[in-house]
Amino acid sequence: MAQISLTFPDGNSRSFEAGVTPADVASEISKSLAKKAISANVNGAHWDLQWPIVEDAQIAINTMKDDAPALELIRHDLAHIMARAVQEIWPDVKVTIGPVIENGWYYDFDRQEPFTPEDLGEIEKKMREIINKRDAVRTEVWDRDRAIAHYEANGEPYKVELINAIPDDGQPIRMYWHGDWQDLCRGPHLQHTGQVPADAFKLMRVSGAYWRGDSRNAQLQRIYGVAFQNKEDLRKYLNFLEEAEKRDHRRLGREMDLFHMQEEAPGQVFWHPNGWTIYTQLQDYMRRKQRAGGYKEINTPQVVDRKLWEASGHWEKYQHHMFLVEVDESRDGENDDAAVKDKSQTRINALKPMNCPCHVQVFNQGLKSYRDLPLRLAEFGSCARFEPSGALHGIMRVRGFTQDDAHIFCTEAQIQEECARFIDFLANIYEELGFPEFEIKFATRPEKRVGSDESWDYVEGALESAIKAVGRDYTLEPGDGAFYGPKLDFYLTDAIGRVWQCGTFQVDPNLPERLGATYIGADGDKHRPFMLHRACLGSFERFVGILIENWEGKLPFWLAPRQVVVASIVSDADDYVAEVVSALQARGVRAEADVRNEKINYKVREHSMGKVPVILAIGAREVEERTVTVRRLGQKQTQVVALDAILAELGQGALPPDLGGPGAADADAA
RNA sequence: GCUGCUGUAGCUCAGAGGUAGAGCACUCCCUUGGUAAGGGAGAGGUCGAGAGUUCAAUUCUCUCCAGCAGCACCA
Repeated sequence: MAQISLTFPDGNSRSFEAGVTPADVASEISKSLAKKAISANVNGAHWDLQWPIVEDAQIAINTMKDDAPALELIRHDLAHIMARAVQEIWPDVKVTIGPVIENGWYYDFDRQEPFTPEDLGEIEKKMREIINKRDAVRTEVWDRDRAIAHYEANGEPYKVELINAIPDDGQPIRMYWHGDWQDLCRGPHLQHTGQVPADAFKLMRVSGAYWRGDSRNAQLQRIYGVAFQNKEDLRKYLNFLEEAEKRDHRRLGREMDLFHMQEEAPGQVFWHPNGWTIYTQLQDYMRRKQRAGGYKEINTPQVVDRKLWEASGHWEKYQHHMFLVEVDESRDGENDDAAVKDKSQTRINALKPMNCPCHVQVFNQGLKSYRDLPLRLAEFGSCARFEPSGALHGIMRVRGFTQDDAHIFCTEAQIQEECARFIDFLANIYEELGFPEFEIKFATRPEKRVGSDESWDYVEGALESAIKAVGRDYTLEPGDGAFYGPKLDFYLTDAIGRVWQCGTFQVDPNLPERLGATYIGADGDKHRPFMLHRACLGSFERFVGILIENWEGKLPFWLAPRQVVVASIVSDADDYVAEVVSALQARGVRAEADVRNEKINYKVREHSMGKVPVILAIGAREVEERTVTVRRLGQKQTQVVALDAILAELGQGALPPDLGGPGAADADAA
């Protein structure tokens, strides 16, 4: 038998017979390591303890102390254990695939009857039984025909399909057994089921999923589980979910009386005064920033004839996402009966799903000179998209929304500078809005694309240089660009670590081409401008949702819909309360009085739950001394302050961050 | 759009083949109370919409609408 040399993490090497397994290696090192071992890293690959090693290699034996392999194995083995449990309970259920995902795993099953929440409990119980059996995990390599024959005989058509999809390039078809239960799997797996912590996983939910992720295929039932190394980590994760639930903007939107939605207008928002205050504050802020940033604000039509959408290419590709409006030009207002409609007079319009074609129309009016470039046209563009019903989600994913949209018309040579400018612009806004951390994803040329390679080289180079020029990092997403140009997507991180894609920057030579945009160059000839699509917040609707969830409704003072409630303790204070409220309002503070016949406890409770940042309580003493007692949201202690002082402080605190207010960074100081 | 679940008072939810209940909120009265619910009384519902079964449907069946979770989608 040939000898191979294995090198350990400490740098020592030892000679073994070729075909030795990591399990053998671990046993030679020590009995306890053999017992604790879960897998190995062999030349960087995650290696099952049972797989033979046939050539010289770097090897490290993993134990549960190695977090990444441990979690992967725990979750992967649980996927198998769950599938086994399901088939033990319902032998006629067909198994498909069960990968590891973030925080856990899922497994897709084909079963006639739906799994119920009670079933999940039963499956979990069975899984714990299997874990406690400490059944050995065993693996073998089979040849293709044997594997197919096996699954055909067992009535597992999905597995047959999976095997047929494995390219016949000599890669092994591997079987795994957890006890007697067998599954096709590339591994690796643990030594035995008892290595899985029995108290650190939970089945979360069951839902539909398509076979191979394709909506034309059979719908399967997917069971999701989460799993960790120990009970404590599971608890932390479940707490995180609870935390996210507490922040749900749909719930806070109702509790804070911000907006509502109703079935006559699915996917569209009815903004209430409180919510609209947040929205307009944000919009006013963006308007000031854009003005300062060299943008010119425009506004374009909502209902636009299909001719424009045909020219832009949207009619062909995105018609099913557009709200269509049929207009009968022959209507005279006297006779609106549909029966008299003259078809030849009917025009089809679409509600605009995006603003860019309209912006090109603005650009196209009059001759543009190279001296006009870069021309930055911004619009708070109200768009309507017919999103699939299942995609709708509160105010985050809607059918009617307003983008903080802008299109920069420029020359190729100006792209880099515009890109760098934009990243700085956006970084400053995110910072002021309380999101100092964001990530850039750089999506480059896809396989199917238009334009020459030289042009792609140039434009991608320009974006990359721009990111470097402003001193930022990025993650490359090769092949994820649009068919006409590369793009940057900007992802911000919220207070509980969730990541939201908001900003975007997209280079587009295509639409100017399609819509015939030109400018006169220094040479006197017509040239085609580039168009840069860009947004910072994305949509105001969604961004307000993100703000609500990020701050758990406790918005920074300048954004809080109701900033101050002045609450009377005794009715003798009512006049002074009114005076304080007026004085605050005169300083631009959104203040209201609460002189209801209720105890101060009641008022404090109600406004605290309503997330009002500042409550000023006024009793006989404050009237006497011309002071107020300040109670800030989230703090129990109160503070007596002279009226003039609090007016000055709150007046200053109410200013948006770009106008000298304290901003998001030190919202608590407001 | 697909699969599953859900839809009863403003909100959170209970309930049953014989046209409905709680808590909170709301209105009125008493209470003037010092920092997270003072007391009492009252009003409030076409039980998501339509059709079917039935002597009788809000309850059972079907269709539709909307919401929730996931999938697919997000130009």
